[in-house]
Amino acid sequence: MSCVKTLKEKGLKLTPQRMLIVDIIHEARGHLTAEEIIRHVQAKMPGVNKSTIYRTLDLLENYGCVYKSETGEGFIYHHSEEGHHHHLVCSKCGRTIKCDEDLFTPLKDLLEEKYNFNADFKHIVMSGLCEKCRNSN
Amino acid sequence: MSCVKTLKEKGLKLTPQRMLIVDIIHEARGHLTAEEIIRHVQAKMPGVNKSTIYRTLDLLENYGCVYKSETGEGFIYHHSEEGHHHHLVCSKCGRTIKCDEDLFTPLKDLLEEKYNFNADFKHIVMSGLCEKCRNSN
DNA sequence: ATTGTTATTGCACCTGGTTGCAATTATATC
DNA sequence: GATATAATTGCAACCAGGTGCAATAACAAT
Repeated sequence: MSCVKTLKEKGLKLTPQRMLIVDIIHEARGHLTAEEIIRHVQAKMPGVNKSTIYRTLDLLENYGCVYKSETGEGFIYHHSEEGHHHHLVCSKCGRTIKCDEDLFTPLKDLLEEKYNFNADFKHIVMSGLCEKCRNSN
Repeated sequence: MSCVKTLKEKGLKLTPQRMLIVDIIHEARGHLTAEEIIRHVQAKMPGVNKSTIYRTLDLLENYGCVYKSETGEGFIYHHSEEGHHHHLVCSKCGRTIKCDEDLFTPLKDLLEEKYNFNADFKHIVMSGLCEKCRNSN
């Protein structure tokens, strides 16, 4: 549970709300939507305000404990121990596919080379059609 | 002004609000944020409701008259006559760089091949650091 | 255990974007 | 030009996410 250690080292307070949020993200393998996190938190600790939750998530992201990605309709979060990877999200059925990070490096290099642009390729979410959905039309 | 023709063909009504919005997008070379469009519309026609504007933009997008992309903080729109291309947006200075569509085709092919995923590579907005900003830290 | 300091919480309110619905208006037909 | 009808508007309310601020609570020092 390195998150707690990180928070402590930075002189941040280990409040019950914060610990609970860290726990939830830690226990979930894979990613959680903001909505899911809010639901889980409030199930265990009814009074917690959503702004507390959003602030905690931002904080954890800033200290590298979680990764935050946007899907086009909201945000998803996953524990940094899951490692860097991207997601392919089917716009029809909503299915998500984990996708290897390396696939994006040639493009990253190309953008460097052609535009001198240092593209931020952490946690990309690509939408499109998955195998099943493209065959069923 | 093919937009108007398209709307007419589909049996849609050419209301003054709609015409104004079409005009504004047509006259702007390059892209406009939702905010800019709302400001321009309401400058020329004060009463127009934002929901009318958003609905018209969605409509125009559905009929292929404009492209809508999300930047991570809101949406941008551009006339389809500008053609397909992507944008590189500097997360520091906000500068946007037009970027050729072809750069993404190898990645698209790779996602097809490895994951059977038909990625939707219309109008991508990539964030990162532009040349100037990466040199000035 | 009490106190002081400072981070954190909850609250109330704001933002951009979206939606259901009743009132309005563009167009087709006469 | 008047009328019918279906699309469109404006409204009011809603949603996710974010923010300023006063009240609260975690931790450190005594």
